[in-house]
Amino acid sequence: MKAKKGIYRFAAIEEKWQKRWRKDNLYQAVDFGKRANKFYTLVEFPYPSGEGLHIGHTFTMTGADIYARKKRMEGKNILFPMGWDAFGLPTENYAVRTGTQPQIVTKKNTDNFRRQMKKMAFSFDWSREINTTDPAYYKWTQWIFIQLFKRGLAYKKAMSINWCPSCKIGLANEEVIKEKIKTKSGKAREIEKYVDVCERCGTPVERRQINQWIVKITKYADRLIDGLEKTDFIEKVKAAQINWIGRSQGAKVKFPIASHSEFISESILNQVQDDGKGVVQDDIEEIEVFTTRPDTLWGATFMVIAPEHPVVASLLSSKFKVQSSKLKKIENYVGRARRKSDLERADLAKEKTGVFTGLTAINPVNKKKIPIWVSDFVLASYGTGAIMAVPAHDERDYAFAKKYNLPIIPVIEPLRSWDFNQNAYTDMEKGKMINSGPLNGLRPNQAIKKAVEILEEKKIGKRAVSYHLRDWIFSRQHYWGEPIPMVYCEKCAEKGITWWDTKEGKKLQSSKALKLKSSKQQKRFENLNLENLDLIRNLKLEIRNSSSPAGELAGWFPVPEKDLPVELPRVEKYEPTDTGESPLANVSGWGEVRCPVCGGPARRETDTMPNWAGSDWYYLAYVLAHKLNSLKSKVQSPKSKNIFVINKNVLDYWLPVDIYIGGDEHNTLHLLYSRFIYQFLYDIGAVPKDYPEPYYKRISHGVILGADGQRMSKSRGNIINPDKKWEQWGVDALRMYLMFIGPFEGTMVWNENALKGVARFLDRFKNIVLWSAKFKESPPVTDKDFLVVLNKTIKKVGSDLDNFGFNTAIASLMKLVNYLYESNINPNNKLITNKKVPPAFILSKENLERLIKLIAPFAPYLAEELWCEVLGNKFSVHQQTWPTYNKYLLEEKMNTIVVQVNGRLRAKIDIERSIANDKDAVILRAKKNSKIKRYLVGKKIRKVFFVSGHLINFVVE
RNA sequence: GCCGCGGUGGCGGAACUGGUAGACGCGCCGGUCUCAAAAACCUGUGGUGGUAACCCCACCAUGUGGGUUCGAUUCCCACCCGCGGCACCA
Repeated sequence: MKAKKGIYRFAAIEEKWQKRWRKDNLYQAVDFGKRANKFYTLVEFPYPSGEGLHIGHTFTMTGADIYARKKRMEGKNILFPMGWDAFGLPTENYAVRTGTQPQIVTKKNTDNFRRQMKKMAFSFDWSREINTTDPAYYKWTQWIFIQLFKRGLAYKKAMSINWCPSCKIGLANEEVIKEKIKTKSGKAREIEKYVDVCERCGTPVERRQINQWIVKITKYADRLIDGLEKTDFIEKVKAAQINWIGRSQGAKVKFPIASHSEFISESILNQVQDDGKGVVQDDIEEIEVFTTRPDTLWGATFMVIAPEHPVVASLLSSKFKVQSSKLKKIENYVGRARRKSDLERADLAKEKTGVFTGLTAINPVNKKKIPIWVSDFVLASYGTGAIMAVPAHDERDYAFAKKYNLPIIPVIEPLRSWDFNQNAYTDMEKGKMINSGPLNGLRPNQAIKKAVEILEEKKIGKRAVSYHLRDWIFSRQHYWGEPIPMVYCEKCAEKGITWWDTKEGKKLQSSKALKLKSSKQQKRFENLNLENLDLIRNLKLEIRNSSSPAGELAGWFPVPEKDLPVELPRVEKYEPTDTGESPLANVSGWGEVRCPVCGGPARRETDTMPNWAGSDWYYLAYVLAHKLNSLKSKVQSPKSKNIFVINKNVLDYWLPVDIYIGGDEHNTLHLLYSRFIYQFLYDIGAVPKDYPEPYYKRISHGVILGADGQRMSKSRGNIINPDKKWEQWGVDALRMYLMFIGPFEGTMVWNENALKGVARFLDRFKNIVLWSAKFKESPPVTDKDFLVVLNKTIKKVGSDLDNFGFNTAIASLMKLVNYLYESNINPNNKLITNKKVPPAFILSKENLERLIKLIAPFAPYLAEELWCEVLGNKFSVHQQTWPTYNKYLLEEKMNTIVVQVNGRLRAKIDIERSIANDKDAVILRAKKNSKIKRYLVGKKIRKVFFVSGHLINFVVE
């Protein structure tokens, strides 16, 4: 593609300066120095896809780059790094399709991305480039996982996951998309319905039970909320995180399981076991519920438990005496629920379904017997997996009660007349408690307090908090990810040997403790490899009953830290198997290892980590980047400390990240995960103690839509390729256009016409410098207003850049150029160009330099060319200091005072600055104004408002 | 339903803690240069109305309807629309 006409020859200068910048390593951050001077500017690192840099990347990074460049010119020690979040499905899919190793594809893609970023003149410190797929990098990703495990924050559990029957692969939640489908109901009416489908092939997903590693992020739920107070994140990001975590205050209440009562309607009565007792067996004697409204306890007329609730399992294993026909029904219902996708279960439009269990419970506050139902509208994963239903005051409970003819008892008296046969009354703040024994007459807010007091006093419940946030499913059955560094030993598992870092576990660290307390324990350790005694001490082993909560972890041990990283083996085939195992399970030899505890044969974990794992700590990796690589070759002794502790002083210097620029799509997942991991590292002393959060400030960047106003995508064909754009317009014009198109946080539509505008501007800017430079021997000529305009512009551009107001900063630069340009037009409207005639203005070298410095962050190539080649200055403009303004020069000689009459603008008058702040003088002058006279004549002035130096408003009758 | 953000000319967008609404750019109208076109450059450009016309003047305009205020795009109340996120969370 040919360059557009009328634009300076950018291609040549771009090439020239790029080479020079690379050679001089212009943008390296310096570890250490004055701490107040450091400034860590972080922009989210990309996934290096085969398509190359997306225009959205160039947009975000240009903003970040301009910001970093300006701060750097202000003398800050800027850390502005870049790297690659390179594990991921597209690369793996490409590998599956073509048989090319993902490592090779990644290399190719990152090379391309790097080339494009350098072309865009992003001032990254390339010496700190990192790549999450580099073994030297993921060694520490694995190390972090091991620390999580050692502190009891990782466990293994059978989880229901999404399974694509076509791709034969387990899908992460992010890999499942919602799709609207239309189905026909009985009356041939079309209903829209959402189903979960596989992101890649569109096949509806199924549910499968798979053993997964889970990370207990929920343990940090409170801190993830409360920690936000210390940060300077923009409001919407904080809100998104708080929302996602979803903390609710309430109470947990225990409902004993009993039998039927007078309370239950006729139809239900018939279904209930009639002996009325003896239904309770074994350990399950009560069902605990979580409620945010303990004040409505007296209105609980039935209970509903989730299909996954343990009581259901007990029922089905005939622990309770329930008719077998009923059991069958329950079994059917539960089976159906299990096969439903999350989305189907969550479909609000659908009618609620459920079955009666045949069991009753006792409402502990009023001793009434209430039936227990099973329904899939109750989620096993939230609260306790069981609810008390208060149909009078909850719409879901109400719908359920109506459908199954269950009693509805109001406990809050509505303020207006209300028909409980029609609707639930959910206006919970208003009204008075009724039918609620000791709570009667209270307002609901007081009643909540009182109810909790009663619960705690009678020991039937207590205050409790519940979260929407779920624990983090950490296993992926994919090839292209970090191997989870765990080993499973069947023999040890049989003996119930578990790694367990509890207080008891620590006792075992001493060799005395290893002499073991009982013969039972002695027996368990009998076959242990004594050579591993040290290791055992290190591992903090403990023997546990395999049916204890740690039972699922019996036999699972982390790979010894000295053996990290567990490298991803090179394989021929990347396809997953039908069994839902990772392709690593098929690599012969790789999975077979020695048990680090008993020395016997053991198996590696073959699942890999989710994408988020590598990006959890990448901002730390940049700080450590130089160390990361040097450790690669060294064999570490098992006693050596970890990289974080060794390099504490560098981390101390750079952390926290001063500003983190990223997309809203990461507000809940990446941002939350990485904050969690940071807080965890903080707890184990791996990162500095003075600030418990990784990022000080977070701002969101905007999105650029295609020219059609739609999200850019291959299928829509509206993708903008940055390579093509800079070939046409030049990098500087592209950069300025991207920043000029709209506010940095906004949603913008690609509009090629506007590119013309900034290209024109750059050309004019160049002309201004050329004209004056041509007459550098002559004394400078400017008018008296020029310095005012220049100083104003310096101030405006500076403050705009600090606030990411790139579009307005550019507007003010344009204004300045227009001002100079217009002054160079002679009376015949002829432009004085580089003829022999001097321009109206000849700017001094000093002022030309200030102009060029102002534009340097935006247009680094042109600025360098003008600085070095036109002005003949020393390389490089990007190492100059940011221009300052003289505040005394900002004020013009004359002030324009706005004169209003009754708040309406009637005139503007120019007044000397010396008296513009003098109310009486201004009034006098305004009254003299002929226009104003017209409005004041014959009127009585009641009041005069005066904004000093700016505005005057006469209020007349 | 809940949370967040937004609604300003033909278009993208400006407007500091309430104080000249429409900066800057695109587009468009007219002009300069040219054989012509492109490029470049200059002028004008929210709407309606008044005057033969210019200067000018008046009125109406920031999603809708109210309110507070000398004065509201900005603050308050109610609503409408759009975008993004979450969503049977007890």
